Amino acid sequence: MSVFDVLQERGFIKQVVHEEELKKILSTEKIAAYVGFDPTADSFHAGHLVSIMGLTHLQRAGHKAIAIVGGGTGMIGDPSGRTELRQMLTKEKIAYNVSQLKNQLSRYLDFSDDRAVMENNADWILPLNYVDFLREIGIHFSVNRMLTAECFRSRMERGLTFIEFNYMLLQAYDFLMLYRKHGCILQLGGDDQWANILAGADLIRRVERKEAYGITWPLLTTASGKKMGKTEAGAVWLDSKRTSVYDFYQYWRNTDDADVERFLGLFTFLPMDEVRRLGALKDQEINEAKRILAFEVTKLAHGEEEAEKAQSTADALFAGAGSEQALPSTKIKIGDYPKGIALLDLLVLTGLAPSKKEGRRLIEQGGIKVNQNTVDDVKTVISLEDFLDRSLLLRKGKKTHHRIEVI
RNA sequence: GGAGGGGUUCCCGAGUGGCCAAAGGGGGCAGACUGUAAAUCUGUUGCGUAAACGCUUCGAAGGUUCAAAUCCUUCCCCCUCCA
Repeated sequence: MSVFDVLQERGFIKQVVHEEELKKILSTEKIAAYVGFDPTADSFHAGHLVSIMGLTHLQRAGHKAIAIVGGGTGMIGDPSGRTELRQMLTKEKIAYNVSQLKNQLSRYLDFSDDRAVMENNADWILPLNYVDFLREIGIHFSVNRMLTAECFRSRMERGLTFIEFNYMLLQAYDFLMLYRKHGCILQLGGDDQWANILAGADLIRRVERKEAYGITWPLLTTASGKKMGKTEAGAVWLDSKRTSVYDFYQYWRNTDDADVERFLGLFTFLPMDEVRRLGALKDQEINEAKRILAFEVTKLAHGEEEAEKAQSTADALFAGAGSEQALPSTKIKIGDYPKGIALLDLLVLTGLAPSKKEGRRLIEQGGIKVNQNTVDDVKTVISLEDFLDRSLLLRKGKKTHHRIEVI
């Protein structure tokens, strides 16, 4: 079974350039393939996982994986799928982000012996000379043709700046450079990248007279229509400093029933029979599948030990068995509060409520529990006696827990 | 460069002198129901206070007025048509 079939079976494939040919190549040759990432933040989030997992499958099949961070294109901003001009980042910020992203990727990809490489397109894009670029690359692009691409057509109404219009050329140029540097002949990306991928493959064909390929994966939304990896609290980050491992685990644990099987295929390496078996579970039983999904995804992102802690914590809070060590917590110096601390202040301090007003609302609506007891008095003051063994469990709603520890 | 239209609370969008912290919808949060799901229903959704009340907010800065999101001036930005 070639990696193409694996990707297809697991739900990674939306569109393919020269499908039959590519299938054959992937099963008979070892090639180099790349995926691009934007360095707009210093951490990946759950929405990037499809790309990361896709690339990892390719590497596991023996192909060379190239992750390219758009340190150069990041200074422009891809117009695809956007309605507004992206904010441009400074060079320094991008350089920092790139280094952080590489760290995270190394959890998935094996960078030893050049089995995977990380490239930064700033290396070849920043030194570009405008006139040379126009003469070498620009000459191969037809504006008429570009304008027929969906990514530009959709922008015609709202407006498209010249700098964004150039993004496609630069991404095509990336593909060409990676072909020259690593013999890379396959680019993968989200379906919004389809036009850019085609442009790159065309460019390689014209300039190098070599056939190049592309695969796009479906753009994921959850069954309830939300963007993958986004919650109201913001993105679900892979960086545990931004999203705690416990919260990360919980994000996956709360997957919509309808998404479980799809996510198991995309975001874990479990065998597909197991994925199908778990996905077929009904009603309460599907919770077991979600538990496995959450554990597996967390294990990949944060390691087995952290995943176990998160799982154990969740089990403790929701099923009453396990230990709560991974629970997000805040330490307070009780000496700073000789008269106790108002519950409202505590809610704000821990971030459970953005303001006292909101905290008051939560209490009034019965959404706050202290050590499992619903608090109905807005004026509640927490003092040392409320702490059991120097620790206190604060709960907002059904799913948000926070531990307060006295030091 | 010319003509016209517009910038409102997280988003969309109503509001043209006081009754506007600002309709309605979406989204969010909480409650009920449940399976830590979905759907549904209820409440709530600028900040501060126990609260009558106060404070900050309607692109920015000034001004008129007892009173401005609403009127005037200047500036910034966006869109459409023309060049």
